[in-house]
Amino acid sequence: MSSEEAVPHRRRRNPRGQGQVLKAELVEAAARLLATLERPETLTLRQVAREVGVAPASIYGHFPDLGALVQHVLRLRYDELATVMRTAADGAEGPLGDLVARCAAYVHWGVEHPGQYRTLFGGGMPAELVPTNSHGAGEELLGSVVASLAGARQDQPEHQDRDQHQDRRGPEQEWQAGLLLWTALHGLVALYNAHGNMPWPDLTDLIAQTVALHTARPVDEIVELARTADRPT
Amino acid sequence: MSSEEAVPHRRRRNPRGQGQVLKAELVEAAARLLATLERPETLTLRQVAREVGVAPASIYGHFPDLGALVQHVLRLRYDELATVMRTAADGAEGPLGDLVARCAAYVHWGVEHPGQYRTLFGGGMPAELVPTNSHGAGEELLGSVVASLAGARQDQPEHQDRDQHQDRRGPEQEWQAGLLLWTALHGLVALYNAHGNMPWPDLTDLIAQTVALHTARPVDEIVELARTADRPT
DNA sequence: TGTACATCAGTGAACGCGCGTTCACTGATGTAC
DNA sequence: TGTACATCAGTGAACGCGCGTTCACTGATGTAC
Repeated sequence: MSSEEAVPHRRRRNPRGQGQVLKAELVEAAARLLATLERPETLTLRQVAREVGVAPASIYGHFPDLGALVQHVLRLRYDELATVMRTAADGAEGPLGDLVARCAAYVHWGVEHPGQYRTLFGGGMPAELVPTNSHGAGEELLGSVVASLAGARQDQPEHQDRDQHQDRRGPEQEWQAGLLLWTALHGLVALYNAHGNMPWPDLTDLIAQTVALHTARPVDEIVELARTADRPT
Repeated sequence: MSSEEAVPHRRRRNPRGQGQVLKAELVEAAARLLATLERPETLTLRQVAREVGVAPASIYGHFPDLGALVQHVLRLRYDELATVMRTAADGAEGPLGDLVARCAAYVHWGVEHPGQYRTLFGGGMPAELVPTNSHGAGEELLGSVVASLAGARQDQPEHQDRDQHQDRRGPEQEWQAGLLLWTALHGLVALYNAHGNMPWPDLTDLIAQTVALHTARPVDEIVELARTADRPT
């Protein structure tokens, strides 16, 4: 018990054709560490090696450097987030339900994975090596929010009235509206994660409020949609 | 020219009673570095010492560690932000003008001082030693936004209509509304700073849009207020 | 007026640490003949 | 069937670096007698 404490994992070398097994383990370990660490941007190549139970040099066989490994992990996490949002929207009713479900899924994922969220969208990773990826990622995601918001807006009852006003919406306005909604959601997640010690109102309420503001709908309607989105039956 | 390149600053020891001179220089240098560095959270004690042109050990005479120095700087920067917002509000007309001016000042300060903004509100500083400060700071600032938003809402023309609805606003609703506005502004600054390479719409428009959404006012009115707030005459 | 002493404001060298990266290597497993 | 060889999957030691922190020190300036 005293001499074995220094040997955390006791890994056994993989058999011949199984080189990619370690690669998978590295990705898994890096993901776990990014999720766990209080400050994920301080992740270290040697930390990953230790977590897997392997020599630091062994990583170079699979990734040119830590940045490449992190980039790989972030791509996976981003795809996961996109899938979560899509799945949530699939189970929703109507364009407004689609929007609420997407937004709720986004925020909940963000607060449940603070480390990964920060790494993806916090802009804090090594020397902006990563953001090339996460930026493209963000645009994809932004596109889905823009589309969903535009759909929900078009569907709203007072739409006929609006037509007579001057605010006919072109794609540029739609894009800007979606961008604004995304920034609001991002701010919510970021501050919630950064100041978790503060007393926070119910998160689902805040999401509903936000969507209500951005769709000019009554809050109550949205709250109801958000609650059903939270517990899908 | 060849031997002097290694000696950056050529500092001269302060005279007897002037010990606090170095302290001021340290604060100034740390502020400059936090503003300048691409990733301010990687600021180092030795970097500050180099910037001032002093031995690393000399810092310990004035601050117990880097955390204390950074905390000091952040307190100053936060006070600066609060002052900027207050001053902007002083020059504005009416409760709505007050709100627009505050929000615009907040966002503009944030995008003009990305490093310091991140350090203050990004939640990325050394081991959460700082946030005790920046959290209290955030609450103060939040309070001013809550108050200003509540004032602007009370002032709005349709207020009488609203009175008859169920959404009479208690202080808790006001606090939540202010919090939501703050998260929106924070998200705007954070994403703008993180993805400056993206094509962004005009920032003043975005601010105006945001305030318009949160006050249920027509955008045009707010845009006008925001433009006059931008160039105070 | 002279001198011993105290204090102030920092210095400079050293320490141990964790880091990224390199390099020659090892030892098991498959393949050719 | 036996054996030489190639390849695969990773090891282990070493490197130079920048870091935070410590410690005894230095040298100018003020103060007491």
